[in-house]
Amino acid sequence: MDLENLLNKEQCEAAITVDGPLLILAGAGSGKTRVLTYRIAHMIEDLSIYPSQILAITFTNKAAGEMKDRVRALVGKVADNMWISTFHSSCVRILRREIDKLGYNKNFTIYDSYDQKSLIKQCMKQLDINDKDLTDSEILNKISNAKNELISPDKYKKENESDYRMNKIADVYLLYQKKLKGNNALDFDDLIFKAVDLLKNNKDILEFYHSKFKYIMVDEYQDTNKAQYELIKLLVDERKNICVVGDDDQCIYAWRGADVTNILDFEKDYPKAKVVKLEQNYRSKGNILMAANEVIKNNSQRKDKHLRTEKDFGEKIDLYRAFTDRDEANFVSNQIKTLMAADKGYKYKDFAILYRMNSQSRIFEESFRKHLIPYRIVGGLKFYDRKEIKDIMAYLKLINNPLDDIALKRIINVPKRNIGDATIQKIQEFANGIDQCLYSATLDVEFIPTLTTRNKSSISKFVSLMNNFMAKNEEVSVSALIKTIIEDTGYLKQLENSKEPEDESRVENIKELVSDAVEFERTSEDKSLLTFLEGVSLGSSTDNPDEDVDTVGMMTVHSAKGLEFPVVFMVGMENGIFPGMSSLNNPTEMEESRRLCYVAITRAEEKLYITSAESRMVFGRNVGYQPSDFISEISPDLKEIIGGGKNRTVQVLKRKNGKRPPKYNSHGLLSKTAPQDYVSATSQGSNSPGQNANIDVAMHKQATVGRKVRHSKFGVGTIVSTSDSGGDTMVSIAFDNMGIKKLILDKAPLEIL
DNA sequence: AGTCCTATCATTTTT
DNA sequence: TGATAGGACT
Repeated sequence: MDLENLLNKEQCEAAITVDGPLLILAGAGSGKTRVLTYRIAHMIEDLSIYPSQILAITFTNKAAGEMKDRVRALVGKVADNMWISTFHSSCVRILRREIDKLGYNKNFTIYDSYDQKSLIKQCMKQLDINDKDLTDSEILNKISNAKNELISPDKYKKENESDYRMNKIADVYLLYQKKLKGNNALDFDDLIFKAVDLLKNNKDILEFYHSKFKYIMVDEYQDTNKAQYELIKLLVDERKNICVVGDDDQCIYAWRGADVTNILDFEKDYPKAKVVKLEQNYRSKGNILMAANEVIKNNSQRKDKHLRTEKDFGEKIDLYRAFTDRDEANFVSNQIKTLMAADKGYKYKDFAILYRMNSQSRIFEESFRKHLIPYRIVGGLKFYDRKEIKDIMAYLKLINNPLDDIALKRIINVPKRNIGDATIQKIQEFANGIDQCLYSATLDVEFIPTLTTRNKSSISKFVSLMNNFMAKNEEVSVSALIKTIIEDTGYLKQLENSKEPEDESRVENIKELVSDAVEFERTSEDKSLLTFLEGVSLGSSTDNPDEDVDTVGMMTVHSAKGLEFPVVFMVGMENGIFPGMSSLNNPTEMEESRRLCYVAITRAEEKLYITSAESRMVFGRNVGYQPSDFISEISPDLKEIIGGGKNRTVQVLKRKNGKRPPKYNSHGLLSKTAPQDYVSATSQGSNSPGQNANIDVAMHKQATVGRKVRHSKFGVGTIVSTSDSGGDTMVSIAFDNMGIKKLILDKAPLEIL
């Protein structure tokens, strides 16, 4: 294999380094998947390493699938003997073989976040926790964090004994874990946690995997959490043939437990590690790449890197400051229409709208529909998260694993069977008494004394239905089983008879589910219900809309990671949105936000737009945010203000505390005589004619939530709310150093920044 | 048991 | 603004 000609120098270096620990620092667009696939092909073809000895781990199914396809294209079918899979699938694969050693049954169910939430709620109810300041989602988060840190319930309890609140959370964690086991279920975090547990405490199993996997590769290593880190560390044996690939600048999941220090400290963990930096970018034009470099430079915690490109500078980055969010959306629509008409060969799928929050898509959807621009939303609510799909899936889960109380509770009264909460409660109590799952209890329904005859007959009907399904599962395919369920339960009929307009699409979705199952049966080797459920839970069933359709892509920056587009619009670039409110006073979050911004910029190949709006609707309130600080980190000669209304002039930033953004010339080098930077452009800008006419009016107009202000005594702060009190406008301001103060707008010595 | 109404509260989400 | 969860009512 002629790697020297197929890869650049650094890439080649990375691909041929097969023995010993290797860290590949792969900047955005530096062709890391190419390196990884050639590295594998080289191992198999040139070094005669058995594919079955190679383990390659990714985070997403998409990445795994892509890598598998590309390796297969190079080496052929032998690639199928390799493990190329996600962390979660790999762990499931290990656990399905051995989990009985941990006291679970091998057909365990995998709980998604909805299932987790219901289970948490159950636990809270049982423990009588209804404090207002202890929400289910907070507890769920804390438990998830604990698992990601490999902290067991017992350990968590011990560590938090002194803290009243935390102690309660620990109690929930204990009970939650007990219930999971009772339901023979694992949540996502458990998949990793339990695999680590298994390998750590069973020498023979660990040795088996040591002798199996001689070469291990991990993609997106910067996003690994403690548990994943530990898993890899366990799997790596004394040969230390571990290759990790990642980019610390693209770590955008720290809030979910990803720990950048895993990649930053790789050389400490594996002292003889070789480090290869891939800094040649093959994706973006020069201006875009320099802008990305300039932004990310402001982060302190990172490995020094500097992406370079051989492409020309390309066009400048266009900045647009809209009046309103609607205006912003229309600007984007018009820009797309103009570019499409310009005969540059653009297709709709060459454009992407990148935003911070899913809720921002709405206004673009409206505008696009009005302008007849076809679009697709990437991410957002997923097919398998739809209510009707989850209902049917719950039937399947219960059939596969009758211990799953969460599944049973979901569908025992769906469609309506006159089994209400009170009845379920009675069954639950009975089940608790005999230490059995709910389904067992329903089998003994005659012996539950608290139930009425009416109740009993409803439950009996449900039980015979379920028993029938379970028997059927032994004989027929998954798709046939689903058909039986929707027929026999009357689920389909109920939807078809419904007058609700959304039920029509629900019928469609259920049909889609059936064809998904048919597709599964056609393509999967193992056609069991268990495998089907696993595929759905782990999201390997191709849920995401085909990227090939010619539509404009709309997505959050997070879901854009790994993708690239000729033209990118970064929208809603305002302080308060991107970076978000909570990032503004938190340096760590600010850095993550900046990495996110870096990811967004580096998605663009040829043209980048950055837009913001003077005022927009956020949670039903009108707010006015300043343009994002990240925009000002890009030096002026890389960007250009376009359009933006007649009265708007550019206001030069006069910040007293806080450092000015560094300036670079067009070659990315520090410039000694940098021109003045644009930071905010506002229609009430101080350069507008007649601005002195009425300062009070200007003040009131500008004193909106999110504005930065300076108080003569309290210093700089941000307006967090406004209200009326006896004719005076009251503003609550969160001062950087003084906390939140409530002030009368007209009386307080305030200056809008 | 089921429906309808109001109070609450908001990032990001690879699995 | 909008989804959604819990309470009051039928």
